[in-house]
Amino acid sequence: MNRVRSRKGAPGIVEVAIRAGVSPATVSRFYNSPDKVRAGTRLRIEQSAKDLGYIRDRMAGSMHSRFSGTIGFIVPTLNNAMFAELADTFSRQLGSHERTMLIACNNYDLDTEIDIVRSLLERRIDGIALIGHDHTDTALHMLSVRDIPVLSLWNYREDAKIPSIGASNTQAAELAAQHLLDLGHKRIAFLFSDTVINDRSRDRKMSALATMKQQGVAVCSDMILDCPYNTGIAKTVATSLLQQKQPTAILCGNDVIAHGVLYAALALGIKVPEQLSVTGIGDFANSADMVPSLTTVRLPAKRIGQLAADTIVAMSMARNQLPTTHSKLECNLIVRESTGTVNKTKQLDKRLK
Amino acid sequence: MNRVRSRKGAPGIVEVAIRAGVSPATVSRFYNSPDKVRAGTRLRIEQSAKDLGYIRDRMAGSMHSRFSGTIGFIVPTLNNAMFAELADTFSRQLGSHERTMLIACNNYDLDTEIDIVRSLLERRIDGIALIGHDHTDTALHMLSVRDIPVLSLWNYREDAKIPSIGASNTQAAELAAQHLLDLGHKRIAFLFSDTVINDRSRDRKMSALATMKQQGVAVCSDMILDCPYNTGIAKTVATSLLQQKQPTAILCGNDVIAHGVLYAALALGIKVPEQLSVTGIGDFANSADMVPSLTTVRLPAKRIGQLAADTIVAMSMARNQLPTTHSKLECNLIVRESTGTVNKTKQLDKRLK
DNA sequence: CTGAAAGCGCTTACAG
DNA sequence: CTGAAAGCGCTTACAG
Repeated sequence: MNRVRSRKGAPGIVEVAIRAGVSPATVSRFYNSPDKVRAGTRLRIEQSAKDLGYIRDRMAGSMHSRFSGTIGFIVPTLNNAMFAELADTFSRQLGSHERTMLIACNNYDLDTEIDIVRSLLERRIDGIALIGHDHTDTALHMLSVRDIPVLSLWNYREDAKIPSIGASNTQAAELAAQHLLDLGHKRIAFLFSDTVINDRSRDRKMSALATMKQQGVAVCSDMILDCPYNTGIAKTVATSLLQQKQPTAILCGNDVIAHGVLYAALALGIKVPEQLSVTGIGDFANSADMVPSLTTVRLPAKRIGQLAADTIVAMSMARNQLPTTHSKLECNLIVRESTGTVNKTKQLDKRLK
Repeated sequence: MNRVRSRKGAPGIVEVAIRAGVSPATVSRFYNSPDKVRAGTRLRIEQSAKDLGYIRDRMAGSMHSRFSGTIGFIVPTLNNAMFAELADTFSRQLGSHERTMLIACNNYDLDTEIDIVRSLLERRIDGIALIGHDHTDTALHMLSVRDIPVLSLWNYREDAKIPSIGASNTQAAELAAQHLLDLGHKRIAFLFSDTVINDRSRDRKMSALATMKQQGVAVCSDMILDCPYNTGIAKTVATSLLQQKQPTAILCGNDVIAHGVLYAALALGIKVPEQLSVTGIGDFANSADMVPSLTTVRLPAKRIGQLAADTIVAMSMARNQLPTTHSKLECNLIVRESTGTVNKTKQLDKRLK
């Protein structure tokens, strides 16, 4: 026989059964519902499996059992400390439930996401986690037809259409904005990343500007700038901004942008917080240790990742019998050295002479 | 029938075949060897699949075909910009080969790694990529028995036992060390992360110290410190070091540590590079934009990730008929503002008075 | 180029 | 508590 063998040399459930002197069905029960197997039989099967170095074939098993033990996760990119941390925690916590994570990056592109969803469905995932709320009907429909549980992570919204776990990005930006207002700032500049493809960024920007309006602080449109999540580009954008305008504070869409702003200020010799206050959102790894350290809003990545893993596993087992999850985790303002009262910024104009 | 159905509502290959007026075997051929199907038949099948929203079940398919289309990847953690970037690129490139990445973190623990390998094998991976060269025989044996191709990423070594793609961490540290020596530094301190569980760190440390010895520069043992890959801890360690000793340069095991050292110097009022030179390894996202910018050794994460994806896919298809891969990708010294000649450091002692 | 049939490695009612 | 048998959704020689 020239037939291609898939598990060349590796023993299957039949070999384990023969060696243990039981039927394959009993070996299967040993793994899937051990309480239905007598203790003595269990021991023999365990030893037999160990002797042979048996490893289950979950793919074969999943053809009957409906569960593959695999959970999908789609992130925009892993090249983002927050998503990397989230994926790390999510994956670990899934491991504690005997699940494995199948991950893919959509690169902030919803057409790519459709292809990825298809590819994940081809691999029989038991559930899927997505970032944020911007998804195509096509992708969502493919999942709902197959009854695959979907969980939206990261951004909490009251009006979410799918179950979600996250912090409110609206609240996060409001905390940052209110902090700057409390310090007396009125000439505030805003740096946000693309709000078209990113609902987190959109919520943050809307919220920051709404807070300004609410408190009667006018915002000039040329103080609102676009900036990708890239420290180098943020530094360039901020350098140009600081040379042309005289903001007393800059509210940044996330910490990566804020880092760039701090470096720009440092390079220009603008003192933070005496001449300029800077806030971020996210509380990335470096932010606490920079000099000056960054005032920011902490987003609970670890807690989201853990809770998400627990939740998606529960959803996959209960299917539709679970109440819909909408968990809002708290975010906190972390006041550090990069913000101060506006009084300290009197010297600002001097540097321009 | 109360039987649990796995793909409730979703059409299978049989439905597609019926609608297209062909046999299931022909639909299967359409996907797996389209050239064996007549063009007209292809069109009808394609339309039928589209109409029904058919999605293949690769798990069922893999029972025969030996291929699951899934590649495993085990990293120590994703909470590391280099591994996150590597995973991101690897995953994307696998996507272009119609493969999906199954990723898990071993948290720098080799026992955990064994469990992960088992879990990945249960899911029928076509190949697996690991970080570095420190792996248990148990894990490697489970893979070799099943003939699963293994590829070691990140750290190139001549004496590698398994196929590998990476940069030489020995060379990386040598470049950094030689650069400091060329600038005239002799009082050099070293900060490296745990070398027991991390062959990259081990190679870097050995190499840096060997370079010193080669050039006849003595290194006092209290100038060699342990430090995890954590900017905050690095800052603390460096602060204490700088207050007690007077190194003219600090060679750091990676950029994360170097960032902490730069912040420590900044907080202490020590001028870089005038009073202190600092080097990193890795060229992380922030390093080019910091003030002062960091001199470091760039490791080609993107190229490793891409080449790794191409290679593991080729290996999985060719099995043992491929020559063993040992690709050494170049790393480059990037000289920036954080290093300078030792002459500039004359003022060093002043600050201690 | 296409179809009928066997079978991949498991799991699950069913019957004991 | 255990076994024999059917079957999960596909793929693959084999035969036409």
